[in-house]
Amino acid sequence: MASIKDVAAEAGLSVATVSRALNGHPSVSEDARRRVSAAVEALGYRPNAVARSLRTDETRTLGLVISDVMNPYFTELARSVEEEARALGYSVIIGNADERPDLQDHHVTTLLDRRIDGLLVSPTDGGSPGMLGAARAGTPMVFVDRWIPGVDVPVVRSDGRAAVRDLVAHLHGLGHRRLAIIAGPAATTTGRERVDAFREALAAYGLELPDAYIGQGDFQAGSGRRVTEGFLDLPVPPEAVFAADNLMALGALDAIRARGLRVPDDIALAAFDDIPWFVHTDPPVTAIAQPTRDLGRAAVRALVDRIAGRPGASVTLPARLVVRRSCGEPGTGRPPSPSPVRRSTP
Amino acid sequence: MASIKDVAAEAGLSVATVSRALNGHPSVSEDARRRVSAAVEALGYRPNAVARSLRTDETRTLGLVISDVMNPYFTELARSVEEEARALGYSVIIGNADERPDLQDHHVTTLLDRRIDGLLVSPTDGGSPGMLGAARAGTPMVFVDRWIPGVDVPVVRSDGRAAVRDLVAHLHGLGHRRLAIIAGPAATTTGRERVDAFREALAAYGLELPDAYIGQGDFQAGSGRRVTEGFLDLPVPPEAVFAADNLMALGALDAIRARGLRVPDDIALAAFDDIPWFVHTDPPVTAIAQPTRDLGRAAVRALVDRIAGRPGASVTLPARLVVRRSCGEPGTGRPPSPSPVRRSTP
DNA sequence: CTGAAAGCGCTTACAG
DNA sequence: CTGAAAGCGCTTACAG
Repeated sequence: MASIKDVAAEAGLSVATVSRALNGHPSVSEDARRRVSAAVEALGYRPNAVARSLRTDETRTLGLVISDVMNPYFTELARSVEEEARALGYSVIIGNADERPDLQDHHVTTLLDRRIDGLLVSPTDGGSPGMLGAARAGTPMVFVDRWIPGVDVPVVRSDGRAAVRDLVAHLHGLGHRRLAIIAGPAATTTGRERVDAFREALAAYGLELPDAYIGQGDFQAGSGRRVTEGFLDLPVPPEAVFAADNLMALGALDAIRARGLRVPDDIALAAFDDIPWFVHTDPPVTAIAQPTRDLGRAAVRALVDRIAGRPGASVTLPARLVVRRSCGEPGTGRPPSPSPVRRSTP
Repeated sequence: MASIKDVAAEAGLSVATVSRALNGHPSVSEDARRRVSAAVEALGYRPNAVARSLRTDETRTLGLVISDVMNPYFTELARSVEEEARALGYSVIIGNADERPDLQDHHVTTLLDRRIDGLLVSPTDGGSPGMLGAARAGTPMVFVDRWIPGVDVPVVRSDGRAAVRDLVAHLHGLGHRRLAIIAGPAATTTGRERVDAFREALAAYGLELPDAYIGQGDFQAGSGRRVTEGFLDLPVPPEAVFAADNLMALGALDAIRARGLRVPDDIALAAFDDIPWFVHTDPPVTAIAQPTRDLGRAAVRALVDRIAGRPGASVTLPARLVVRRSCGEPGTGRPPSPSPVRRSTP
């Protein structure tokens, strides 16, 4: 591949002048500029970003470590991050932690070794060594969606508290009293917050959230299935299940369907995170929608601020409830089917 | 950040010896090795991958340019690619072309500038200048899913021909005769092949595929919606619609629902690409499933072969039909008429 | 406006 | 087994 030296030779100029011409430096004659362009064209020259990075100590690359690419919420986040980054002249490298701290650390380390300019992360847990190390090492960093308490890094996330209250009001209005939650990992902020918000909202109606109605999931479909099976096996199963993310809702749907039960007749279902498919599931799923695009944008802006030495603002955006049919037909004041009794399993 | 020079100073050794120790070179004394480890530990040293790449002329990074990250098929492909690459000691940088040739070129160029070792691409069109340039420039490259005829690069893809035949047999068996397709862009191989396969399969039953029943989509949801509306506006609308990917099927579902029509009673629907949500849509969608994970793995292996100077094999894996309920109830021999019995099991 | 030179952090023949 | 030195492809003070 042609190097800047080849271009210099072809143009009959020094490497320094070619470099200046290439970078739009003002003090380059029109003539030199033209000769450089011609040489570049003739040789099909493309600057070597690796060499440039070594010299300038910046890669114009952002790292994004998310917990699960297969989760449409994170996919959309990643897309929005890439768009905003591109607009600002950055590339982004995505690392998929798959909800595993060890994999997360692997990606953080790899990214740091590649000298990315800044790191965007949605931590899988309360702080793996690699993560904490990165934060301490002073790499510009911002948390998106999830964060680690006590680590001094801007956080860009959405607050679902009000939406969860709306959801509980909705469920209560439909006559549901025994409400359960499929929680995310307690090691994550979102895992804890959604349970807390749910519990608080229930308390406002004098309702309890018994331990048996808190199922421990891991934000992935399989756990949603297992937890839901557990709920259905209870002597007194819940009337409504709130899945703390869309994948666990998918798992819940699997479990419910496998038992030959129907939503919302036999059991109501709601999910955190809204996705296009929820409009078309049987039945359409009531969900809490995050302003995902805005989150991605804000996160990149905060990170770029930090990279530039500016403070980098934390941002919290509200989530909102999207009512569909999976909790019962609105307006009836009661769950659709008169007797939400557990059916015998086929 | 500590550099190798700092480590050398700390260990009381030359930079050369430190480098050798770090890279597991055999001719390093046990003593030197220990001192290097201690110094690395003390300084929290991590090798600078940028510098190493400049020197060794390899980045241990693969580029993956896909047409749409938001498409679950490509997300799964990306995930599988990253897993296999990681197992082989490579990182991967994903570029999202969003079905836009210009964006695709942007990513190809950026990736090449970063001197990735090899490029995996699912071309958005028949060959944008950047793509063709990359292929000519001799960067190790392999096509996944889609390819460009005439470009001498290994192709890893799945063949849906047999599955499409099975689908048509299924539709025909259910009594459907007026079959339509929402096609992908004619500029893509998959866009063309799926139409061709569909037409051929119809021909085997003496059925035609009139132009009015070929809707031009772009593999994204919006186009599925528009095309389906067009179909429904026809004086004689089709009895069954085959969407050439899952996103266009989503759009079709949107359009059908917006008209207050029902699947499969009013119109049957099938899709290319199977995704977990298809089990839970209303009704569950009959789809053609690709061996996505295997495709990703095979693509990485072929690419790594090329990087190593080996030939790099093209691979074609069969897709298979997964029958669900969106084309009608099997066994009735007719599209499920007036009162389709609601099943509780998939 | 231009060029010679230093240097970014590594690796690797070459000598010893 | 170890070290001095060259060099990967750039950018950028420093001189002119």
